[in-house]
Amino acid sequence: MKEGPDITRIAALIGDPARANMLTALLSGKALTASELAHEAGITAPTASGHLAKLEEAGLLWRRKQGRHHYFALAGTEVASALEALAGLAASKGHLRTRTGPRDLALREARVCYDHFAGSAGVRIFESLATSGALTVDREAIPLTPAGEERITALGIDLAPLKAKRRPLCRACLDWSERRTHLAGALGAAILSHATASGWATRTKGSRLITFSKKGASEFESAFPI
Amino acid sequence: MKEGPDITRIAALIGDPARANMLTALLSGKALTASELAHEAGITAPTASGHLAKLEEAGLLWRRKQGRHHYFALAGTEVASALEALAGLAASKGHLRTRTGPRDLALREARVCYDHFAGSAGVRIFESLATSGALTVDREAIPLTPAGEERITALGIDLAPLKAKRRPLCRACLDWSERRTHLAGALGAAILSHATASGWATRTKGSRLITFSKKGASEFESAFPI
DNA sequence: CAAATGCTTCGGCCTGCACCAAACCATCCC
DNA sequence: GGGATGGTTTGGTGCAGGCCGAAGCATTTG
Repeated sequence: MKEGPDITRIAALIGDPARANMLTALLSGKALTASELAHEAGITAPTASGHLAKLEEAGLLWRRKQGRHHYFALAGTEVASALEALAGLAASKGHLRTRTGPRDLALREARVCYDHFAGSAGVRIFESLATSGALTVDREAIPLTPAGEERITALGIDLAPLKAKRRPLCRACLDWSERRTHLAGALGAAILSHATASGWATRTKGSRLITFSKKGASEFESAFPI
Repeated sequence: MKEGPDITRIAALIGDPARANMLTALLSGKALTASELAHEAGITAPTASGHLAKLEEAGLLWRRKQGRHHYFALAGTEVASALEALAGLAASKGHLRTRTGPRDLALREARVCYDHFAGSAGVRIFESLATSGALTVDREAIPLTPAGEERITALGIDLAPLKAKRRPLCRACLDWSERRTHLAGALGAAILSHATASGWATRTKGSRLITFSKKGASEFESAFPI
């Protein structure tokens, strides 16, 4: 009757509206405090506290006490990708009442999916690399070609430390607002940090939103032409 | 508050023990009848009927009426991989009381993960191909090398139609009983059907179990040496 | 020290939902 | 046709779990 891993436990945990809202908020990759999460989920602090304790105990969340604040974040990329998988499924089986993406138009354009670019900016990066032959697109398996390596290096991103990581260099991630593929994996994360480090764009504190500066936008566009 | 796809709905659906058991049973890829699923979940027929209706309405299940039987199957590979993602997460965050794999020893050895080999047989295939250089293992991205193509063709599997599919040829799938990688994707499925077609092994009706014949086992082992 | 802030624990209310038994359709077989 | 088998619908019961207010700790600030 109950063979295998306890998929029920985890799914039930995610299956509560309040908890799902918190987890979705944490998909931004930022660590949020308990009260921020309570506000995000539209519940009172005591209720939130209970939920967070359960999520932590199940190993989905990671908690750091700092002064009188408790910061929470997703426990790992594994958790994030399981959530994205569910979101993708929900979007594809999408019910009538399901909104197709973020209500905020700015969020549709450039935002963060865990730790890499999503939204139309994320899709643009992927398309640009794919059409120019920098990636061999084979659905899920998308190794970087030599030409691609050269191009990334030219942007000023050092590939060596990325390759050394256990994390896959390139991973395809399906976006639910655009319903198209964008670039995840170590390289996706590196491009995002490159964009913020070089002043192309800034991340809005406490949100998944990314805003491009005027100059940054044009540099971004020339770096990833379509 | 509720932006994005309705992840809650789907997760809550999976988060019920009875429904989770049914879905897990269907991960075998076989279509099962309503009463078989009721038995599998340990509930009465009326209760099962209600659950199945919900799952179908949410687009997770696919129903085919045939005579007086109603056959159910997972609605697509998307659903299957979301389930496997959850199972993987559950296994890694594995709780004390979670059994690490199927109670049935035979099931640990050779069984089906949606439509390809899993268990130790599945792991063996993957290891054999990987160590001989037939696959370039790069975590998730695992393209087949020319040497690998040759070797698969020698087994009597025609690669051309597989490459034509939209489905990725090779995909790495993490197994929860072995906690190791095995081969999914179109090639994984092709190897499984090759094994049954050539009489190496037979699938037990209504189960995820695969039994090798004596002769089949030795042929399998020589085809995939370690 | 007292006051304020952030979070957790406790106790009690209440809704939602899984569950079954009995009755009701549909299909096949004799 | 009647009887058997497989599924679904309906009605009613009961429990799990989400929710909040009030009270209790911990930490920082004045």
